[in-house]
Amino acid sequence: MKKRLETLLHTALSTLTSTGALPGDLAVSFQVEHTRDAKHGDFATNLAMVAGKAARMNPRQLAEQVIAALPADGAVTKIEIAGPGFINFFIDPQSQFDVIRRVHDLGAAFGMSGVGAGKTVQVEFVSANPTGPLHVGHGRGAAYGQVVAKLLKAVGFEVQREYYVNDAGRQMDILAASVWLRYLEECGEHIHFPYNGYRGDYVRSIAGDLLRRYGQRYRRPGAEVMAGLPADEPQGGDKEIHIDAIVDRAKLLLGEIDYQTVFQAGLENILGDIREDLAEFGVHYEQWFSERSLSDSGAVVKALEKLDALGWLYRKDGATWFASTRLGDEKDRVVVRDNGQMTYFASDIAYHLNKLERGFDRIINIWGADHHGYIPRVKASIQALGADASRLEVLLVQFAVLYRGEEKVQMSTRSGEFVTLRQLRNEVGRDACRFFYVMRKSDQHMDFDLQLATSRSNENPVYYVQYAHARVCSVLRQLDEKGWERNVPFGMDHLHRLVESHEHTLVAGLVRYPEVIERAALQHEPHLLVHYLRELAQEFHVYYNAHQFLVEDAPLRDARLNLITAVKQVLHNGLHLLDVSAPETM
RNA sequence: GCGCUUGUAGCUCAGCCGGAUAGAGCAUCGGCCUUCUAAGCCGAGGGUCGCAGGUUCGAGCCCUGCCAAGCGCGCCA
Repeated sequence: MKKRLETLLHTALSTLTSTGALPGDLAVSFQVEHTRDAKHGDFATNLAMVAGKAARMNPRQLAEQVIAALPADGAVTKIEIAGPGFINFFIDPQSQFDVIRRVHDLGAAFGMSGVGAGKTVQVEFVSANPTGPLHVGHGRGAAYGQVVAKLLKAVGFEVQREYYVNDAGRQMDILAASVWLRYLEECGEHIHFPYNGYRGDYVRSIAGDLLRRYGQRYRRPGAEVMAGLPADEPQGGDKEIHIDAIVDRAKLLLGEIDYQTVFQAGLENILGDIREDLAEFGVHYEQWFSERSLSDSGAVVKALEKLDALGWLYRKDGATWFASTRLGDEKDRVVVRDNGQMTYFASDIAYHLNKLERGFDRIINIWGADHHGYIPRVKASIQALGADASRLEVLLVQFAVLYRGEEKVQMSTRSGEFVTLRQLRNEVGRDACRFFYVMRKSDQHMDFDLQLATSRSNENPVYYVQYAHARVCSVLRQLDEKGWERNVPFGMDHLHRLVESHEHTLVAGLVRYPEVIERAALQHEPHLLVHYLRELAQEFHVYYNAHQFLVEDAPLRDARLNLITAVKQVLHNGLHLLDVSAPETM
């Protein structure tokens, strides 16, 4: 209907320009929107006010001319000029009822569209370092990324979800060393566990597995391990220097092969846990992309060579730099350190080059908001490689500040004091978790109150929507118990019996659903869907309290049942996009 | 110090890329279950949209300054 009105208005505009009433070069972008207040009709447009300025005409006068030039449409019952020059359209409610048939016909497909058809998009999200279990911060990115991917799919994009596994680099070495030290402790060696090591219980558990599987094969004398190491932080030293020395010592004493075994044990164990955790959370990927595969295949070197050939690299202070300032970055960035090691950024350049070469029309990275300073250099690298940087879109997810009631929960991966995603899921349940995470705009700070999220009371908004769905199901069960037959086509023939304002409101709500999906998808804003579902559920609850559905009058009864089953279907479709269940009973 | 983001009801947040009287949930107060599930509904109170200017028919939204908060400013990842 919205699009129909837009077309009508465009026709009116071109009529007016062809008759010379309006200047021909008039370029206006007007909007047709749903009104907030029923007094203003069903739809309103700001056309006359927008065009009035350009045409140097009084908006209300222009509005009159537009209305006069407007082609007739049976569904429009009344047109009014209001306020400073709004044109308000009143729509015949009966003409909207077709949506009930469409919902029944399309079922789960209602709300999908083809705006993204033929385009491919990759969504990379979570991509947490496999150095420990996912915590509640990762959960928000996981829920957000999953829903963004599903929304894009719903509007026709071909979507590929990807997790970038940082299975190389210093942090992974520190994990390997931490596992080994815990293993040595299990063996009975006396060692000093580094301040900067990974202290979580999961590290001990991996060490225990290692011991059970391989016995004492990797045992080395504790004294030998600790001999001559630079002091750790609590002893007045530097924790970073200390931990690096431990890593070197581990590599030395274990040798390449054994070190790799310990390293792999840590990586596989944690990555396996992450995969399982995400799967249980309803988050799935088409691809797990290994960072190490990039360096192993020489892709990183190749990417740097390409940049060099294009004149973007230079050498200074023994390091190799990328001249990103020439493309808007704050400062140039090192890609190869003076010790010959590639930086993380070098891998990232190769990774994004790889993504571009895979041919996606659009690439979406979902990052924690603390990485926002990283965007200019990645975009610069894409541009430097001759690609269009606008193909990459970086969506930021603000880390949730965790509270337990009034008290702020401090988190640190290394200290092991963090609330894991798994703990949260177990406490709150998957539905509430997923709903809660995407309820708020993702790039906004969010206070995540664990007490609230874990409450099974009506404070938890997910129940409100689910309850509306369950209520429809319950009505259908009551129908059976009364031994009444339901005739869907018969009900469709009597939709004109739906004359209550509650019914018209609900129908208008159904009409909006596809628009909401499209907007939520294209703007990557799942919270719009959440808000919509709450509104639709509310309109249903209001209707439920105001009118009886299971009435003696069969035509009216079947018409109402068709309406509420359409509502049920839309609630189901929306919840499904959020990966929240739509229960039949509660 | 510089950059990015944010500031809306007691709390948590929306506000459809400049529109009509700024909304919702929770919390508070008062009503509604012999009738399809009360995890629901109806009603009430609650606001200087951080502050001050500016742009125009019109600003919570755009511009400038100030105040406050978060994040980022490594040859870390």
